[in-house]
Amino acid sequence: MQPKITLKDLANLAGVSISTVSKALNDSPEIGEKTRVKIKEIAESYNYVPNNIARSLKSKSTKIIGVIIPAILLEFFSKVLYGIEMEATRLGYKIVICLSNESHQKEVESIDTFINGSVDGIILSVAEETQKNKDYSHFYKTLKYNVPMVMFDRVIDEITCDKVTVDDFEGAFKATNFLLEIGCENVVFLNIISNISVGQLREQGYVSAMQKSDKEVKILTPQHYNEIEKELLPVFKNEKVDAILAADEYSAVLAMNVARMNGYDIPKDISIIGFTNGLISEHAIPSLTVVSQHAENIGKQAVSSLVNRLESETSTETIHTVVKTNIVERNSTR
Amino acid sequence: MQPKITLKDLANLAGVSISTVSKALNDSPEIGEKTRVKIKEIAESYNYVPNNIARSLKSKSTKIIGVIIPAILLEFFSKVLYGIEMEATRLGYKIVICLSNESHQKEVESIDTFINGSVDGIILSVAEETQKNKDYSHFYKTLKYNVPMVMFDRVIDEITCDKVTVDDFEGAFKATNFLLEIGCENVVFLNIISNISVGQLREQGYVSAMQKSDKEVKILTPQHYNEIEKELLPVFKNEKVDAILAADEYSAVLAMNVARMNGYDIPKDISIIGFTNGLISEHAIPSLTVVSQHAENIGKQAVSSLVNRLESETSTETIHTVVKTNIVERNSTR
DNA sequence: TTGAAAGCGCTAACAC
DNA sequence: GTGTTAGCGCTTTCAA
Repeated sequence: MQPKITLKDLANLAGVSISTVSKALNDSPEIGEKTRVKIKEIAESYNYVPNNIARSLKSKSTKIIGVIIPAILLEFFSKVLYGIEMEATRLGYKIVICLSNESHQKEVESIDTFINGSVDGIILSVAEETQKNKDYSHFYKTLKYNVPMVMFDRVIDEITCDKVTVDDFEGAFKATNFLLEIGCENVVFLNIISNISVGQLREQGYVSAMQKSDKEVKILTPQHYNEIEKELLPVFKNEKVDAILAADEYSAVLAMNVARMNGYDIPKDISIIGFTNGLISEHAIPSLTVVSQHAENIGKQAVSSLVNRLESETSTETIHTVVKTNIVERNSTR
Repeated sequence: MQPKITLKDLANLAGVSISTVSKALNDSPEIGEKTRVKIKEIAESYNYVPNNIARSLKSKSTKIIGVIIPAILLEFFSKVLYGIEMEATRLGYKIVICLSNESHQKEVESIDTFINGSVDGIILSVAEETQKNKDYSHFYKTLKYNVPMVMFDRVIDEITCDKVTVDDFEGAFKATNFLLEIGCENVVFLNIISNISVGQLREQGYVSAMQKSDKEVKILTPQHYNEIEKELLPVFKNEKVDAILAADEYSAVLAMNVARMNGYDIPKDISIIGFTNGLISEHAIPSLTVVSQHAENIGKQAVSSLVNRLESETSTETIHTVVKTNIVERNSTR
């Protein structure tokens, strides 16, 4: 692999000094018209490209944002990523992505590879394992190193940094009210993600709405998708239930299936709402009414918070941006 | 943002020279036991992290792979990305991602930001617009700059670089044969992606299988999803058709809907196969039989080809890896 | 065993 | 208008 051409090479070729070349290429007014043109021609003909690494070393800024997401196969995260990439590009930044795959260890390693100068700042959503074991030392390290960090969706209260979340509490609250208002009496909350912050907030929103209307709370917390049927069966058999609010979209679709297999007609006998407005919801039959979190917006907000901090001189208070949800009404609710 | 601690700072603190610190931290045998321990302690207590940019400048290698994908919201690409990230991590590389969003311009810009030393090599799938306008100058530039590049899925024959593709021809050939073998007589090929290489290869595979069995070829090439119904209607009304092979999964699901609305029972009256084994296929009703491309494998292969080239001294012939497809049988075929 | 010095490619203050 | 020089943080050869 032949070495790339450098400023020095160009200087030799043009018979001038390195700094003259540098200035000429950067359109410095110090340099004379003909010299500049000549140098630019030479650079062009030799396919000169400035070395970005050297520039970063000099400028102490990389114009790169490090992103750590727990799982790219979850559509929600790829949508957020889309928003992040769009906004980063708009603001002149590139993104580097690491996947934690919900593992604490991988999250720690990703942080380590980011805080050595390779990125100007970090955007991340906390891995499930980290939310369970509550070992936040890598985040404290990031703060200590003064690397700006923005957490989105799955955030940690005790870490002081900018945050972008969905109003999960309010989303669940609104969805529960929606169900009550269309006449449902017995709303069950199916929480497949009771382990993570997001799931807990949704649960609280549900509980709050139910209690406000003096309804009885009924929560199921299966630990895995394959436990959903087992948990739901006794409810369908022995209790009256006319609505299910599920903490994600996939469990909502599974709940629809179980309901149907037990003779329920959707939405006549039972109404179902899920969280996350993804492909599955759209293409399920019947199509699923969901609480949309506006994943792209979350990504954009996160970038915008981070870049704000990067480019403002003074270090201001941390900001917690809350993105509002809304209900996308489809055919799984009356 | 307080400046990070450097080797120089540590040298001052320890009262030794910079190079001693460097060697001590890198466990050089040149350095004495006690000095090394002392220096490491100081480094530890001051939270020293070596600056990766400076290292890259010195070593001329970043251990970063640049990835350009046309669209992250297409599940296929996020699966490939998953494979890329896994394999890259395993081999000690990070990935930087740019999205071309199918735009030629953005693809060119992404290439530009990569070939300035920020990455060791590039993995990409060509944007639709580039495949249409056939302007490949940015790829030639990459070759000229000796930046190793691997193209996957959507590749360009005339560019000499490593490639990883799915055997699209064979996939369509096998799927068509599958339909013929279960007794279908009139198989229609619905090609929503006739603009891109992948779509053309699938079409050829279909044609080849049909001709081999002396069946009449019937191809539809809608330019957008919203034209599918219009294109299919006359076929359903006026011709006999008992099978549809669609070039992606979404058009297959739409075709199922149109078929059903026209009184066809699936799979009794008509069998349908799509390409891409994604969420939609799995959750469609009936679930969709598909040709799976093993997206993750494609990603892994691409990384492995690239790293091979990066780490081997000699520059060998370019390699075109072909990942085999297989048919995932579900309920949309008899 | 430790240190001095050069250099990776670039920028910019300062001199000429 | 052009060149000299120092320096970003690190590694590494060579000298002490």
